[in-house]
Amino acid sequence: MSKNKSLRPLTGDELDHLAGRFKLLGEPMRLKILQAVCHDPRTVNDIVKATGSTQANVSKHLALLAAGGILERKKEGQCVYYGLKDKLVLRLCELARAQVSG
Amino acid sequence: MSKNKSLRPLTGDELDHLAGRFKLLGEPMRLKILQAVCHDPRTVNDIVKATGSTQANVSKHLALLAAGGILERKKEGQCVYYGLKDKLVLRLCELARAQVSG
DNA sequence: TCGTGATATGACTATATGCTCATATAGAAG
DNA sequence: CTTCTATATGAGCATATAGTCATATCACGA
Repeated sequence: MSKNKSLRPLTGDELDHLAGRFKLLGEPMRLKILQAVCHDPRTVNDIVKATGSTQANVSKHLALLAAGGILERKKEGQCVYYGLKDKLVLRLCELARAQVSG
Repeated sequence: MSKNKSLRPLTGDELDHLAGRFKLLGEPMRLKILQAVCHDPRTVNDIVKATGSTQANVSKHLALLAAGGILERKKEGQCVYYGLKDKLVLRLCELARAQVSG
């Protein structure tokens, strides 16, 4: 069934949902964040350092990624760990990189 | 190698490029267009009818998708056919739909 | 309780972009 | 040449959103 190389008709809602998922991955800073957490969950501060962005900005992107079901939020003491919720995202990135552009 | 479930460090340019690719797919109207052309190449007018959008709007989205290497432009007489350049896009959509949200 | 470190959030700005309307270009038919 | 069809494109508007700055919240330790 996943052999069927065509987009079966999707409802408007399904299109919105799918587009929303892609839109989440359509920002370099968010991909950078995914890179930072792809091995193990990291604290916000770690991610801030890894990305070189500001705490506020990272926090907002993390909230979006978590709301979109891509990251998982786990509070531990006064730290918050964000980790990949669904490793399939990494497959998506690999696939997207494999396209055309080389 | 594609078993390696991690994002190997990507340069800023690579991140931009990858994000750009996802951003192209992050619009419902563009996904709708991909649906319209996923079997065979279609003329702009066909796509306009299939999507229910305006000719100008569709034409611009088509230009973006073609510039991004997702669609292929082929002029034939006074008609222009747009078709999938890389069927992997469909795999991407399948994968993205398979995630979390079910 | 007070202070400190970690995270989240609201206000704001700047920019990007989806959409529309009008118009331009191109080719075919008369 | 004129007209009609097909496609592309520029101007302008409206909205979304990434980023910053300041501040709020929350957990912990002294």
